[in-house]
Amino acid sequence: MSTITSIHDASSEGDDSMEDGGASIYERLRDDIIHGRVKANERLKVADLANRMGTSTNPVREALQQLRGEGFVIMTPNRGARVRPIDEDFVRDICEIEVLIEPALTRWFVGIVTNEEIEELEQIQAEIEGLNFADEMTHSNLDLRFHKLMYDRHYNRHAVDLWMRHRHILWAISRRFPTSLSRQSNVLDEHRELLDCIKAQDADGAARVIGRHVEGSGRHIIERMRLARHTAP
Amino acid sequence: MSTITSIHDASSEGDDSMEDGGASIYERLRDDIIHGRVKANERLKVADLANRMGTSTNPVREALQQLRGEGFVIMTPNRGARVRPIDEDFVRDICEIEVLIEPALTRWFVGIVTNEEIEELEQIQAEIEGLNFADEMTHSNLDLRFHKLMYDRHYNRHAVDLWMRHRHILWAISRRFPTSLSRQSNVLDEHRELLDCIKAQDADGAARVIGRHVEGSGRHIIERMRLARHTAP
DNA sequence: AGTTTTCAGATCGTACATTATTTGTCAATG
DNA sequence: CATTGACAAATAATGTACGATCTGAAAACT
Repeated sequence: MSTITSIHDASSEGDDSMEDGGASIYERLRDDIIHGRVKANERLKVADLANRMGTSTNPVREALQQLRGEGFVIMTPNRGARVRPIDEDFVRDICEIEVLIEPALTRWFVGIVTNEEIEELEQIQAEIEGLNFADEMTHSNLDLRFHKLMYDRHYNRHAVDLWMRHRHILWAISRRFPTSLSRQSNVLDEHRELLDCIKAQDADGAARVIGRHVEGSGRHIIERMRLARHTAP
Repeated sequence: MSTITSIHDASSEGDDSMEDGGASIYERLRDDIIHGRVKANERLKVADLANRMGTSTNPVREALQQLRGEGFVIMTPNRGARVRPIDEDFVRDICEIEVLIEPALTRWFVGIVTNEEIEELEQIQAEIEGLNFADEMTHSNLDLRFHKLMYDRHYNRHAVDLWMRHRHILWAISRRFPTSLSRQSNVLDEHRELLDCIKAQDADGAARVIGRHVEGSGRHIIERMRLARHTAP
């Protein structure tokens, strides 16, 4: 019946109900879309999803509406919901926005940074270098902590929220692929360079570095996506 | 019962049901929030809203979820929805984002603009000058057409969508207040300056002008909001 | 072959049940 | 006598079930 290859199948559990895994319906749906487990433009039928999630239709409908508000699904009246394609263009688009926003956030951070924060940043950076990409998962967490520390105290909550949303999406996508060695060394270099600029109170320099950082990260993800698409269409 | 002063009251109509006015529940709610007809942080009870809208609770719930996705309401589990305050800070936040995004969009537009488009822009500008702020409504529409023409062909749909959303919010807010004379002349000047830069193929200049344009617009709205807040708290 | 009809499938709206939170009362205690 | 704590009732959010309405496409008909 369903065109979706059974993901989150309720039948995977021991007996019947229980164990929603703690993840909300919204999150499961969102992850399926971001991770590309549902095909682009695929139709999302509430009854189907309700079965798969082990609930009734109402929670699914509300989750879909929320996802529509965030732009992950496209809904047309009386015609249901379709998943917005998360393709290279999409990544390029949000990266381009980040290239504009993150330098601004960084610039402000340089102006208000304290010694304690610099120390903490250096400590995180040391952990990252010590780990040396041995575990993608913990590396991502450390990287997130690094940037989050810089942006968290910013007054523009709207911009920071936007950054967080974009960041989550990009992170989810990049989880599909391994990070190339050259990109790894670039990341380390850029972080070090950024720290130097912050310590030297060079706001423009820090903004430039972050700009390059984001652009490089985006370019890397897009290349990997293109590669994956051409090897396994 | 409700703390919301009856807006969209169903009893305002001739007899009983009919006439939802064409506006969806989502739009009505969204407008009430943006226009400040519901107080900041006000609690939104689904049963209340359902009564007011003349429908049952389910459509209201879905509208709220969509609004949450867009960031207009804040929902906490088992505790319902509250309206996000649309205050001066909020306006400042989205304006700051626009100050970053719009110059980038404009810069690209200068690179691909055709003679026909320049002509159309000049025609719109002529209409704007001819109208000279006699009617706020049609002025807003013309201004929207002016900027929309510049951004509509841009490849980064995500950025343009973001701009449109922000633009609608700002437009709805500024509708509450009259435009000051000094701001009016600034708007005309900036548009003229922008056209000159575009015709001269001066991308950097155009970006600078748009930056000033957005910043000035934001500053104007914020000042008006502050004023209104202090005169009628 | 092209148009109309019919019908299954899916969305949308309403009503109801369940569960969690808030509120209000009253007794026990310092 | 005031304050606090526990318990009960009300209030509101969350979830389930079902009927109404719309869409899309196959089947019947001219």
